[in-house]
Amino acid sequence: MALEHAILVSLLEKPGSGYELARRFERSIGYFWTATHQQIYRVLRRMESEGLLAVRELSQQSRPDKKVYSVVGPGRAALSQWLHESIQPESMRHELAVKIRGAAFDDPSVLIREVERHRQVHIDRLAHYLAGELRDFTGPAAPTPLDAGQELQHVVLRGGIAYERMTIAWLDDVLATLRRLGTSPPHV
Amino acid sequence: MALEHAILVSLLEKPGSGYELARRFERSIGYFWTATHQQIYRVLRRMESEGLLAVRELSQQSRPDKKVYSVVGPGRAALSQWLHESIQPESMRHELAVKIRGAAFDDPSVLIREVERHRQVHIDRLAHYLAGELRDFTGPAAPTPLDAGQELQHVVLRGGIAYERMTIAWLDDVLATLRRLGTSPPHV
DNA sequence: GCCCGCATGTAAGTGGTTACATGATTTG
DNA sequence: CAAATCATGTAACCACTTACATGCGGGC
Repeated sequence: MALEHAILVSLLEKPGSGYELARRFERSIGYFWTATHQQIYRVLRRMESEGLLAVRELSQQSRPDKKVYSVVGPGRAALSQWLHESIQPESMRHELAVKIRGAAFDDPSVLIREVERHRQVHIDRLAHYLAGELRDFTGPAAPTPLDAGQELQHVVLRGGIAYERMTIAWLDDVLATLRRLGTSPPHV
Repeated sequence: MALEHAILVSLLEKPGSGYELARRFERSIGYFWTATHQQIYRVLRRMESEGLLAVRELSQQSRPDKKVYSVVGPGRAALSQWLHESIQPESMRHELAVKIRGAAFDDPSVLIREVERHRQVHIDRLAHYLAGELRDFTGPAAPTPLDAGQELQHVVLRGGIAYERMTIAWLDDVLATLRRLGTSPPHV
C-alpha cells in the first residue's frame, strides 16, 4: 500500500488533481515510485471515501473540470502512523540481471545492444537528475538555506544520482564481460 | 512474466522441484528476483501444461515425493526468444525514499532507527555477497578459468555488490541529513 | 484536418501476497 | 515433546497493467 502513502506525501507537498498526480509520478516522486493514471484515480476515490482526502471540484474555462484533492487530518495521521511502522528492506527486481544469467544458454552477444540501450537510458536519467539538483538545490537560483523538506528531497535525489552512476559503471562492466565472451567459442 | 523466465534460467542451470526452486529464490537467483512457493508451484504447473517443462515424479524414502522439473525444447526456445526481445529499463520502487520525503511532514528523527535497521540489512547482504564471490569466483577453491555461465553469474553478483555498497553509502548520507535536521526546530 | 494536452473514467486480465492446510521425518 | 525441514497445494485477496472510451480546445 505504498502508493497510498506516496500520494499522501505528494498531496501534502502540494494539492492537486488525479491528472496532476499522474504527471508528478512521471517525474519527481515518480523517480522512486511509479503509478499510472488509472491506478491513481482508483486509489484517490478510495482514499476520499475513507476520509483521508478532501475533494474540491474546480470548473475551468477552456479546459475540462478537475477535482483537486488535498490531505485532511486523518490522512496526515495515517502518514504519520506509517512513518512510525517499520518496513522490510525490499529485495531487488532486476529483470536485466535475469537476462544476463540467461545469456549463458544462448549467444551472449545478443545482449550487447540491449545493454547498450539500457546504459543510455541511465545516462539520460543521470543528466536529468543532475540538472534538477542544480536547479533546485545547488545552483545560484536555489533557496539558501534549504528548509527541512528541501533537504529531504535533496538527499533522496542524491540517492537517485548515486544509483544511476552505480548502474552505468556496472553496465560498463557487463558490456566488457559480454564482449570478452563473444571472442571465445560458444558453449552449453 | 519475468518469473517464468527466471524459472527457465534456474532450471537450465540445474533441474529441480518447486520446493528447491523456492530455496533458490531465497538466495542466488533470488538476489534479483523474488517469488514465494505458492507462486512458483502455480507457474510451474502452467509452464508444464504449456509444454515448456517436463516433470518427473520422484519417490523418496523418508521424505515426501517430489516433482523434478526440467526445461524441454519449447522452454529453451521461449527463453531464447525473450533474450532477443527488448525490455524497458525498470523504474525504481523505493519505499524508503517515499518515507524520507514524508518525514518532512512529521518529526524526521523518527526515521533514524528505521534507516539504521535498513543499513544493517544491506551490510549483511554485502558480506553475504562478498563471501559468495570469494567461494565461487575469486577464491583459491574457484575453478580457473571460469566458463561463460560462471563469468555471467559473476558479473551479476558484482552488480549486487556495487548496489549494496552504493546503498550503504547513501544511507549514511541519509542518516547524516536526518541527524542534522534533528538539531534544528520542527517545521510545517 | 490531425494530433497533442487536459481531464476522467471502465473493464478485463495478470502478477503477487497472505493465510490456511496437510503430513512425514529429523533435530534439539 | 516441540520445532524445524521437506514437500505440495487451495483460496481469497490485493496491486498493478493494458486496452478501451469520451470529449473539449489549441497549435501546426
